[in-house]
Amino acid sequence: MASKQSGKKSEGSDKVGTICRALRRAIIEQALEPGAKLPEDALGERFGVSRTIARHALGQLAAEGLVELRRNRIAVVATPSWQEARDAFDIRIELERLVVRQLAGRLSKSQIATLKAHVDAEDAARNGPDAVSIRLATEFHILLAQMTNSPILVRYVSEVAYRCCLTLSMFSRPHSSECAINEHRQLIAALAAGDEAKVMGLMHTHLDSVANRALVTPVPPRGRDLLDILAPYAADEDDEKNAAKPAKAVRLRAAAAE
Amino acid sequence: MASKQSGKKSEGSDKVGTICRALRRAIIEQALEPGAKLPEDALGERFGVSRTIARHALGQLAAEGLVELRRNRIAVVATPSWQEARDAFDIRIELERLVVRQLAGRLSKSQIATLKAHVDAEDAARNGPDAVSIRLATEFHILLAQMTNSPILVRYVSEVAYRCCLTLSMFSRPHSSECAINEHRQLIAALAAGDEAKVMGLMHTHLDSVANRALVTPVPPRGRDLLDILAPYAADEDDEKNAAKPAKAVRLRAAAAE
DNA sequence: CCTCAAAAAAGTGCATGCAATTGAGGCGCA
DNA sequence: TGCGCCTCAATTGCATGCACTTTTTTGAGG
Repeated sequence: MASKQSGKKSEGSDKVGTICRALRRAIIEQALEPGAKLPEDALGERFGVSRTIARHALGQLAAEGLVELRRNRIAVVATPSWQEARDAFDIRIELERLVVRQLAGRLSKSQIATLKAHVDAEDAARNGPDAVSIRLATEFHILLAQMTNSPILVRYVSEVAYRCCLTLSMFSRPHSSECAINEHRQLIAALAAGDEAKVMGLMHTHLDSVANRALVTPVPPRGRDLLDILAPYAADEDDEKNAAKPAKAVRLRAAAAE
Repeated sequence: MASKQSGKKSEGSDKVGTICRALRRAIIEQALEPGAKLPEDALGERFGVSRTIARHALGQLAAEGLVELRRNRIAVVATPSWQEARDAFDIRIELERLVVRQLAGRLSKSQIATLKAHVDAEDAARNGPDAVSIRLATEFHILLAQMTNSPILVRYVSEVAYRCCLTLSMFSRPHSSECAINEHRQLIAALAAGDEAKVMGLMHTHLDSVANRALVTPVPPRGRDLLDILAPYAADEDDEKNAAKPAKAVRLRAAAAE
């Protein structure tokens, strides 16, 4: 143990944040499914930290609603009910309407370019794995929130967007997000035009249709091994890089149905 | 060392939650002001736990935005900027409009009675300490959120309401919430009448005016000793008792506990 | 009396150890 | 076969210890 590979003493570590980011990503890419167990030991080992840190990270994720903590029991990825999923989308709609209301007609050229580039990336990833499409679509919304320059709004939108992502794992099937890409483009156009009412309506429609497409019927769990699942996430790549081909080397490992 | 006298082995402890609740309350009652230092040691000592637990609690509160965590530095009560405060209120307005939209015309008789009782309690506390009035006013809104039976909505409304409370500490002076009590009564009436549009408008106006009254100009800090401040909160009274007499109304049981 | 550096104190960051709880298998018994 | 009880491995709950960082205090020199 204690394999401190960094060598440096004062690394700007934030180990807890690293683990949180990794797990969040694993969850929104559906590598970790709702109900998946998250033992402190395994997490600590995977990320090279002690249980104390893993535990703290789980606490944070629980505060965000991505993880369920049961006393004296192994933590699991949250398993929202259908109703909770619907509630999350309702909240998300209001929050994101607020975002675009603040943004309409106030975006700089470079911001609009950034948004367009992101949607192009979504487009490019359309034929790749679903996991990436889903993540990119979510990140588009977070990107919008960030442009409001309101840290609070960013936090709430991110959080609720992640939760909505999670519900996709539970209730959605194959996933068909092509249309969503077009809606994103329309959104950008309306934002650039500064049509506040229209952009709010578009966002409402967009999210509502995503919710309606998403919340259909439960999906059976796959059941894989935690350590394998987490392998590609342990590196803490904050940007893309391996993002375009994130999950593939993962063996299916016939974990007994839980 | 090992002064664990607990005697009972399986106390349903949730020590972290206890500390969080106590600190939240101390913050919203303005006993702990923005910028107040929260050393892990002192917290642990005050609540009879180790630093590990105190630290974890601080992490949770930081996730809620009530506490600021700086690496290698003592944690402090959050000090939102004026703009952040305004943003928080904007978000709160949207969330609470969502609450009353769901509630309009759907409240049972007993729920309405509960709400009325709470407002009566607010009225009774009008001449008491400001701290209590503020807390009760905030709890009224949380009570409403709880009646939606949407855990997610409850969480977000609570969180943002606490944050708004915090901004009162920073930017508000003496506090004049009498009018707010009337607005609460109007809200109840409109909810009972089931007038969705009216109740949403009322909530908007109410919160907006609270925000405008609150966000005026900074207030100088008082500066007292942490241990003294926390003394009355260490007991973890989740409901009334030592709080002036906050109301027997706060007794709401959300739906199924699972 | 002020300035600044070095030492001491205070405080956080994190791993580790031990007690307590839970869940799973194994065994007896009907 | 099926059911309840018991034991034990797995795992969490939490305190403590040590290393490192920041803040405060001290004290010598100007």
